[in-house]
Amino acid sequence: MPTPARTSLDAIVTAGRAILEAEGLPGLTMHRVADAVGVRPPSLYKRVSNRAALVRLIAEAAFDDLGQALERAATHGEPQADLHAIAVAFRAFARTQPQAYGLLFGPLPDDWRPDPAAYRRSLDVLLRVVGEVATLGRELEAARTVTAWAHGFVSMELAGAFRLGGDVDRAFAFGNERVVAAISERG
Amino acid sequence: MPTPARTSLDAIVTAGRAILEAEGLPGLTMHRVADAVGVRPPSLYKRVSNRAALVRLIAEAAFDDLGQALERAATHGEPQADLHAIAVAFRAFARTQPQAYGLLFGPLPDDWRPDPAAYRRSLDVLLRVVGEVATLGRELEAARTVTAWAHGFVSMELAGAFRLGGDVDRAFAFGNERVVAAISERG
DNA sequence: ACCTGAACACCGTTCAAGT
DNA sequence: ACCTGAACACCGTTCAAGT
Repeated sequence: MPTPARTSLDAIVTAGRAILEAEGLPGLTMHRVADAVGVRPPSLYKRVSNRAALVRLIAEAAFDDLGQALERAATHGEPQADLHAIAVAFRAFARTQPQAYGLLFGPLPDDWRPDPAAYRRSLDVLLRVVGEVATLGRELEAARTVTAWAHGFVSMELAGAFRLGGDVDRAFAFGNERVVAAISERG
Repeated sequence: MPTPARTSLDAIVTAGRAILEAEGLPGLTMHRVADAVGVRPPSLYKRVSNRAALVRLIAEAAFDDLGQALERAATHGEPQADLHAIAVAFRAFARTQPQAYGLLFGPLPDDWRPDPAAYRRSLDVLLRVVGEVATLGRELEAARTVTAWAHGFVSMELAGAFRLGGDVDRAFAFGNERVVAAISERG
């Protein structure tokens, strides 16, 4: 005799994201998630094969959010302006979901890492806009330079690496301007 | 009646670093470290207040290594050449100790983070060399731009974010050249 | 002074048994 | 078909008892 489902994959991932942001990765336990969705820990394994898979699903959901935020930022019609806005949106996203952001490019065991296709999708806008300004044949290198700078800046900021003085907002604006110019054909 | 010390803080940190690189952060357990230094887990707490403190000590030791590697790279006398070499050394370090590198600027709980003074020291060379080429008053912003790019590139590479095609070495060389030029007064 | 065994609270995960 | 309690192996950490 079937028992009615008492939760869903969606509810589990949503609860997991909330717990992750509130308590950090160590706080994201199967017990805690089970509690949040009103079920016993073993029941989670009906929807998710293990904790690594849950973390992966959460990261992939965050990648979707990021991709949408970047898309919304690229609406100026002018590539340089779009690139600046994309970088700003990237940083804003990281500040809204700092813990989830840490899963996107952070140092994780192999089987915790999100599907590569997820970040490819989320960074697609960037590759497209960079393609409009970069030297022919250098589009991929140029996109990787911008992404690396943006991720590096944001992750170091979140890690507290910029707490030794100076105006961090100014440093971001400086880097944004210089890096975008540097990868553009007509610097 | 005193018992002779059977291990030391140094042995613990050294063993911890080896275990970290071999098995990753989840494999760095107090039990595993105790085994490696020939002692029972509770004895570790005589030298180290908890696992977070051990991770911090390991990260700080890695920061020392990094600082030395960067110092050794900056011996050209010509700032632009030094900057390129520093970035190359930075990447080489991350590849030699990928797990420890992940602790330096990675997303960690607050009480796991290395002392800010540690990375300040390790990145001191960079600030000094950047100071020789950057626009007056923009030295800190310029240094943060280079560091952000280098860390971003290296961490994304380690995270497997650059596995979708293209020549990663070429992308690194491209970014290195463009970013160094971008923060220099006379681009 | 340092080391240990025993113990506690807490994990992730499996599985037989329930409905 | 989904849920649960019980169980297992494994953590970090504390502490009284040993030398």
